[in-house]
Amino acid sequence: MNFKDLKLIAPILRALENQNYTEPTPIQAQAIPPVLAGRDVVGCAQTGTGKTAAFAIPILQKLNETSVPKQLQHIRALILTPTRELALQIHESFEAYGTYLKLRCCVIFGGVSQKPQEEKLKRGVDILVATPGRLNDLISQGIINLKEIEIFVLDEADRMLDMGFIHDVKRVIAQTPRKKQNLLFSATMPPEITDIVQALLVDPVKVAVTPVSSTVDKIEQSVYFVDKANKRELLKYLLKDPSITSALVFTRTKHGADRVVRDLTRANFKAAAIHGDKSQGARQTALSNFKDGTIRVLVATDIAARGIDIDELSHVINFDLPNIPETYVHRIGRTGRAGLSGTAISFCDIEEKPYLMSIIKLIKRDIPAVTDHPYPMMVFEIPPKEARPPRPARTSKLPTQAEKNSPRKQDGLRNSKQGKNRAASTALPAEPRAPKPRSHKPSGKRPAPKTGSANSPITKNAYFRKG
DNA sequence: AAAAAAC
Repeated sequence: MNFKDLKLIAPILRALENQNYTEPTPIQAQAIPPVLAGRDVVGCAQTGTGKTAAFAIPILQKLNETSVPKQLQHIRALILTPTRELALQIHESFEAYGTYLKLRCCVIFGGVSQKPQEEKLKRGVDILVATPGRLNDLISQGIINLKEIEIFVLDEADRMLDMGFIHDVKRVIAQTPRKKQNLLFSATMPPEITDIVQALLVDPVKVAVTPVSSTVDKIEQSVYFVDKANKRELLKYLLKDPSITSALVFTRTKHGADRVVRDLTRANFKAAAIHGDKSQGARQTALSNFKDGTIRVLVATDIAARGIDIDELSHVINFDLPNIPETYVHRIGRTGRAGLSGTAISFCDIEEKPYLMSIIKLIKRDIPAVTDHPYPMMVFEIPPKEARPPRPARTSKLPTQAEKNSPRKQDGLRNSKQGKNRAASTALPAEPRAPKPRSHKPSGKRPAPKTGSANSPITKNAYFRKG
């Protein structure tokens, strides 16, 4: 199968050749003909499957077939997508495949000045790529009119369901004509999406899914059990390996991402963060520096979990595990693209074990654990339920017995003199960073204060603290 | 609970 077999016009084929694209991906082969034929299409596919080209190429070709007189100029195609970076990326694709066509493409999103976007729109635009917020803003200012669009694309529809989004999306759809060609792409098909498909699309062609598992199969995955407090050390330890040419590190929170970047920078690793609290300029700089290799590590929240295309990304590192198992699949799908190999490493602390379990269940395969690393997780020996002493009642502010015994209360495991003395007296004559197989008896949470036995006060109190 | 998205 070749793009030539898809009845594409010469200028598009030439543009594809420039990009060194000759063979359509499965989703392109399946979606391009029905889109060209004017059918509604629902595609269940993740990014990385070539989804953007699957709609961008036929949209360009269709719009190119008919021309609109200057006086009747209007927006003809709208692509709605959940993040600004994704909007930029889709816009780039349209520009690339449409190099030899006269169609004009424009991208709009928030966080940057409205003026240039406004001016570009006034000069006339055929294809508009947008995030929902700025689009609604410009519609209500009367700068954008969607009444005559011919093709509407809802990208990453399941993500659009997230809090607040679906409302914005419905407002946009309400501004579009009823009679138009609709394309909807979604990585998953929950009932809410099926409802939207029913309401919006007419007799849609369903494009078969590339099963999530087959994408996952190409990525070498592993998990490191590690205590929360040692995650940053473990990350720096792993990054010493030069075979990690580029790493996308995911954290659970925006602050967490900043903390990791600070720590890496102090240790002379070239790193930057990307998340929703960063200015748009900083976001774009971070991403382009990462893409061109100026920085080796990009630390991100789930803003980058989906869609972001980074060529030759060697490693995805889940510094924190996502609590929604599907997010794991999206995250690791940033690597192992375009036929290249990919590696996904996940850190799992004691609180994240349930998340790991649901991920394993979702991907229907085990994730091997790496045990010979310098920061193995402290193994808790949880006594059987009936053997557990009752939890101390907390009726007064006075410290309970458990708290009095708790090493954490006394030294915070960090910086008090008491803590250091204790460490000095009870620490094993340790090689604290030496690899320790997990099958051994419980080892210390940190290299310093550790005890030998599972029944030691530290272990017990650690258990009590967990409740 | 956190994340993204408009000023």
